[in-house]
Amino acid sequence: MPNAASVKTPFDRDVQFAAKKRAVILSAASAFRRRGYHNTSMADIGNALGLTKAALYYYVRNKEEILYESHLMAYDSMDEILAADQPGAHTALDRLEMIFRQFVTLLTQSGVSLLTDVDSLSGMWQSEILERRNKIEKGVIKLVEHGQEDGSIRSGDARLHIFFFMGALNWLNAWFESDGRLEGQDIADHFALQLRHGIST
Amino acid sequence: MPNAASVKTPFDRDVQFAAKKRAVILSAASAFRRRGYHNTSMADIGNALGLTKAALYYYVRNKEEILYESHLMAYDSMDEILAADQPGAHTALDRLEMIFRQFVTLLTQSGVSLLTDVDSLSGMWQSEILERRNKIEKGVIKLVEHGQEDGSIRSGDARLHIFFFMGALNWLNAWFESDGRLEGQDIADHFALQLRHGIST
DNA sequence: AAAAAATTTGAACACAGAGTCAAATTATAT
DNA sequence: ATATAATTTGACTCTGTGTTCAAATTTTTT
Repeated sequence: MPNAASVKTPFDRDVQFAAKKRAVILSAASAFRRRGYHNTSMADIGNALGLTKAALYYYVRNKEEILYESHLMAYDSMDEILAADQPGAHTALDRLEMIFRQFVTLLTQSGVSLLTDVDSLSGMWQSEILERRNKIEKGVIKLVEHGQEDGSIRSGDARLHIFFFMGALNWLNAWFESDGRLEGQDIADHFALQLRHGIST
Repeated sequence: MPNAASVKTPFDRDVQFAAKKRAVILSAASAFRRRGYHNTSMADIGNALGLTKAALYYYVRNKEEILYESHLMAYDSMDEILAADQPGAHTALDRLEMIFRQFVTLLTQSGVSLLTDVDSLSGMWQSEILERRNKIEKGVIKLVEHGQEDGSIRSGDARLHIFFFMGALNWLNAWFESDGRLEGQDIADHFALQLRHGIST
């Protein structure tokens, strides 16, 4: 049995550290989304949190790690959404709609950002991120193919079906919140409608 | 009447200069599209044309001007496409489909690239580019509204209708030509189908 | 062939911004 | 209170890359 003394504080510490690190990543990701990775300096990222750029290096190895973790955060969330999907009573189209609704909600309501600047990652990091993105695309494509089998989704190149909606998803970053008139929910609704009309039989 | 002597050579010169400058912009734009603005150095741009980075400054004031002109080139082409559209026998939906077909062709066949890195432009240049983009969006949105009046396009927020397809257009940059299996024409067809199904009545 | 104009270059400069680190500050434990 | 550990900082270095420019090279003109 673990003795209480060794658990109480050090564990707290780690949690606090992780929470602060997460705050750094999220704040930075938001700046990256708005201004771009290279137009955001470490000083900018620090200032947004009331810190010096030097302080950031207590939480993070380098700037690239921040970009890497930003990507990870988004793909982790998307993985969760995909993992929650179950082949139950619904058609594949219904499931797909639900998934994309959640994607839109994720990107408009939570602070999570879907970034495009993957070329600024080097070597192993870039390939890992590309793999993650690929994995998600593959999952969604598979669902489209199921839909074409169960008759809920019209035929056609499944990749093209999906790339189209992925585009819309990424494009969210460029204009959402620059147009205050629209709420995340409205966009999710529109997205769902477009999906249904666009690829249902 | 213009005397022949003052016209023959100097004019030729200007044309050649303009052609070379255009080649610089186009080549750079292609690199920007693939690797991103900040991941492309002046040396890269020069080398792609068999030049030194210093030589570029004979054609261009600075790197930012290249980005600026890259944007302009795309928006000029899109303006032309929009200007060629005439309210004739076709429904607004038909005309919209035609326009987006041409947009896709422009971005996949000609060397023209639609770039996203507008935050790297400063001051007047950035606002001019944003205006140009806005103007194009406005034109397309107007056409959507016509379509809603002539009954060819279903009701709903016209801006949302369009932003959706603009997203797909921009997303082309991210994956087209990384997937050699698809031709520009296939994509245009798919795009058109998606548009019809997505927003027609 | 010589002169003039156009084009390209190598070498240097300028500077923003990433990264480092010993020391200062703040929080926690004894 | 004191000691220890955690966090933050100021000041510094270092590197990549955009930019400049006088000189070299190439092209065009006479």
